[in-house]
Amino acid sequence: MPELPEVETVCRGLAGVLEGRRLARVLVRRKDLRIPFPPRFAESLTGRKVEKIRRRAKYMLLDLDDGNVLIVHLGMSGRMVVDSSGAPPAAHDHVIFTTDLGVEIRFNDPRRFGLMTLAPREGLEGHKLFRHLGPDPLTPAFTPAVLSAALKGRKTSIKVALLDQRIVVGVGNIYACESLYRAGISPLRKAGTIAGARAEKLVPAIKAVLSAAIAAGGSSLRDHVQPSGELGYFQHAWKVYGREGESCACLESQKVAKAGKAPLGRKGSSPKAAANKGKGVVRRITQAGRSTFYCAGCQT
DNA sequence: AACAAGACCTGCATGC
DNA sequence: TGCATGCAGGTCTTGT
Repeated sequence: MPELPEVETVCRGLAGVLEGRRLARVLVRRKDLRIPFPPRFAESLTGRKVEKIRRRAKYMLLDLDDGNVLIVHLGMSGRMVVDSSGAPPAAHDHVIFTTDLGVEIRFNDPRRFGLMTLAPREGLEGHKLFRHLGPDPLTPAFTPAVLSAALKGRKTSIKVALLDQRIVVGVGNIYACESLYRAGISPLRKAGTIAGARAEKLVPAIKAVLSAAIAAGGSSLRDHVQPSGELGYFQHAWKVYGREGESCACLESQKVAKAGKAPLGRKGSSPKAAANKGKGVVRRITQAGRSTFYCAGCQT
């Protein structure tokens, strides 16, 4: 489920039920998530008050009243489900928190790529999970100059580079595709060529796509992303992701432009037209083992 | 150093 | 119906 907008949405949803609350009970039902739990994890958390919920990259950070931070990553399939009904645990409910008001927050993660651990708030930026991370795209620290400096000399594709959390955090497979589409940049382009005008387009495109997704409550695929159970609806705003074979908006505008000029009728298709065949249709390719969706007509 | 490929794990849709 | 295959929102490790 989670790229930056989904994690942000989950943080905001959980703030209402967790901030200022004490954890009355913590139950670990399955210990083998991506990394081992620290020793006495449940005991350390029990009785602690959650002061604040923050996000760093795709991690959720719960500041506790003992100076520690509960770090949560949702992996590919993780969810935080709020339940006040006392229903029995579902399959893949690996950790269940119960607040002092009796509300349950269940960490559910079928694939178990997620993780949960504890670390001191002091010096958190130097933690193994965080020290290599690049700038958060929604902060002023993420500028075209910063991005092009990070990409300088890199021969990998811009799509693959955007997924590299050392370059910029929070952008996953969906929003990398959507950002490149919005910026009119081909996912195949070498990362090192993103500078100047291209960086000036890409950085605002990333910020705009992520902000719009947050405003929509994230994208819901198979799961609902909000702890309230509400669905995010940004998936309806995707322009290329998951749209292989569909025509891009640029196709219509091309036709309109052509109709306006309408040169003397020329039969058959010119070599140029043949080369352009299918260019206004969304393609799917594989890069670094992941699907990339783009329009070869308007992304160069 | 930078990069590609493989690994981790489960569920679901598809096609035979 | 059953079975095999491929695919899915992310990172981490290994080997070149």
